[in-house]
Amino acid sequence: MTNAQVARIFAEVADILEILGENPYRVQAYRRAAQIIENLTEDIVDLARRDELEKIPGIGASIAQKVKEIVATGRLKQHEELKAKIPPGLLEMLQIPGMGPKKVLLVYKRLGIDSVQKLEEAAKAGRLRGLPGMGAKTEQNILRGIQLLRSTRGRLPLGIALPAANKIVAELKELPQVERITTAGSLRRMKETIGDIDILITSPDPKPVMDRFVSMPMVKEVLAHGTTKSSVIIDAGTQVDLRVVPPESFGAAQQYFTGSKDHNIRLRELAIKKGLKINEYGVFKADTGERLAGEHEEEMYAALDMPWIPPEMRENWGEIEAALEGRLP
DNA sequence: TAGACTGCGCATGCGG
DNA sequence: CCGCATGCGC
DNA sequence: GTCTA
Repeated sequence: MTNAQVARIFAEVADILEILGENPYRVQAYRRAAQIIENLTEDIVDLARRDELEKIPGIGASIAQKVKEIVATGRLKQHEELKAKIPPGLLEMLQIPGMGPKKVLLVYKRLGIDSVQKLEEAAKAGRLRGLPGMGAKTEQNILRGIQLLRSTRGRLPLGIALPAANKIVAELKELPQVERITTAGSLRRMKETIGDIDILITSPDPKPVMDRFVSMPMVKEVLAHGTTKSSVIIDAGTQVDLRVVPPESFGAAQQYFTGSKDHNIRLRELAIKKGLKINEYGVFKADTGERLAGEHEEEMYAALDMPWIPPEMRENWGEIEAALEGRLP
């Protein structure tokens, strides 16, 4: 039994519970556990044998018990029982961008649709419109989502993503309406593979920038086109998000969207302990709301009494403690 | 052992 | 036509 | 479901 196999079981449990309308935080707990187990460097079977599962943050008594069951028997009773409650095709449908648990359950209950195949046929035949909350537009979006699911590959190697991102940044830089511009996310952290490309800008007049962004030649699909946020899929099959942020929050947004998520959570906790509040808009005093930082990323860390941490190190592997003690390499 | 767990922008449909 | 609620995604 | 106060 590998970590990936165990992770997959919990991920499926999360998906099924979500379709069944369970408490979202419970769903999130399973999903997070799956993620944690998948990214574990140690063998989950060893950890189970040594009874050290609960030492892992995010794994509590309940999940630890279930991991033991999986390791011992090769399966999870709860998982089998849940699987019996819904057709397997519903989980596939959940993978379609734009199809969430509510829509999946809606089309299943009302039309008996239990596979991506059937969903596609129904959408093409115009049988989805008329369902509450669904019109012709939603139908088209679902068809587009199915195409997207079929064409979209997994995470993109940095070697492919970086040149693509650089090209987009270079193109946007040409526009006079673009003031500051940066990448964020796993790309900026230089991870080996990246899930999507995040770009942040400040601009006094975002509309032309957004218009140019969604009409770049490499753009395959436009998922959203607003004045502060737009999302597209480029030919490499990767999603690119462009966000316009206020100049005084640029550093905060850069910090926030660069992540990692775990790094940000640790920073937030630290901020709270210092009587501060940190979010994508800046660092603020918790009591008065006075703004302490936000325009530049370096100030964000300075406001927490620590040196700027290079993006590559922001993984919550001890870099925050190191920074606080001034022993950052 | 009770309460928190981010909260906001976009797209869409609904209802006034 | 416009404001509001909902679903979705992050 | 997990964590914290």
